[in-house]
Amino acid sequence: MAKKRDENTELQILNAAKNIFQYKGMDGARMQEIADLAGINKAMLHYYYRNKQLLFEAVFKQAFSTLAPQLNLILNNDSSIEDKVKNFTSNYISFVIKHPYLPNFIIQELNRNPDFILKIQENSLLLNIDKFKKRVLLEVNQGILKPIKGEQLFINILALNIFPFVAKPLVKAFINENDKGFEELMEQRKTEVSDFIIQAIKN
Amino acid sequence: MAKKRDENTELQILNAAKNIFQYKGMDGARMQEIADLAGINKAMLHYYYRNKQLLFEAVFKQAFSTLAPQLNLILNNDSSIEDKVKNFTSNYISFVIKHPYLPNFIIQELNRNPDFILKIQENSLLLNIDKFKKRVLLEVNQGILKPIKGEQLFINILALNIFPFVAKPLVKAFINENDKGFEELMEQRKTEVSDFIIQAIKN
DNA sequence: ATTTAGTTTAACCGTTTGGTTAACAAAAGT
DNA sequence: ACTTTTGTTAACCAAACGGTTAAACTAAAT
Repeated sequence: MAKKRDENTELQILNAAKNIFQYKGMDGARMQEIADLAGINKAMLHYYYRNKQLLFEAVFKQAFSTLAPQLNLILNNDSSIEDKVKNFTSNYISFVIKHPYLPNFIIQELNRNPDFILKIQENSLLLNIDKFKKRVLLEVNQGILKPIKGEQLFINILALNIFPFVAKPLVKAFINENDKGFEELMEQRKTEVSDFIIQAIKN
Repeated sequence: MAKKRDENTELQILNAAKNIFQYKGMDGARMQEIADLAGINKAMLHYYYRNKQLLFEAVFKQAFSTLAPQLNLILNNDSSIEDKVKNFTSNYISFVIKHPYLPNFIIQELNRNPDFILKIQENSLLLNIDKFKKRVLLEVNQGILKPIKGEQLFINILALNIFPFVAKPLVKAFINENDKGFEELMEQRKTEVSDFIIQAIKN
């Protein structure tokens, strides 16, 4: 069991690295731990990815490419703002339940090293808000929406959807709920949040 | 040049530790780095705080006690929901500009070790949402507010205020602004966010 | 059958890390 | 005056860490 243009090992490594890095972060992760989880020798990590930094970047890029399509649900389709909000909100919450560590991981590591965002943007995953801003301006002028800047609305949408998951331990402490209670609360938010936003902006 | 009933050294250590830990997190911080910043020998860290973990906990507790009064602006005063929202929003944004790493630090480390919240709650810093919930229910019944659960409203208020700072690098990448542009946007939010919330909930 | 090239491993290496120790210096206590 | 206690330092230590090496192994090409 050894030789054959083996993309399998490389993928096993990336998967193990994804688990460890997303759970413990760059600084908290240990190469040995990743190797153990992948069930291979530590030297293989370096054989395929040279060093910890590059392995980490591979994980980070993949994580970001998983998240990006979710955000493009708001930014780059042609529906109305109301539809964008409804669509994104219900979608995103389902998404996070599938990938619990992902939003936190991205935010945490982006704070540790803000330059990563540049490497991402080079890599053709451009996240551009212009189209969204034009649509907001249009609907404001048409009287559909109350006056609001596109940037602020976009930040608000992200905040209401992403924050509760990023700050989960804090929220749980306040709400005084167990995991099940927290998830029920999040389930409610699939409609609650979009109603909240739409009430805030619609004329 | 050595001896004198010195509470000064202990405080210098805590201050240096605060800077390093809040900026780099538990895993990323180095004891030597903290000692260097405090301008003392590394052994002193252990003399006063025994080990890294305890030094970290001292920093974390202090950080949390700095944040808690801000949150009590919503939870434990007798004003109307509208006043709570206006008050907290303008206050909090000024607060974060003074303590840029603080919210991020707390959220990040609480995710790394959710049990910290227990140590905090033992320590008499109870953060209880009950009073807030009662007030929301009251104003809903009086017809001042649209129907909304206290928990959800509280999460929304936190989210809209805290998120943009926690996700600063991400937001900056979207908005395509430099630091100055970001701060202007946050300055706008002092009123923008409370208007947004009030429009969403008021009858 | 032998070479060749890619894959995998055990052992190793230098450095960094959190933590300890022993000696020392200045107050405080007697 | 002396002893004891407290604060401080330089030197040290074992363990953990990221990374390397050289050799073994495997399957395909010649």
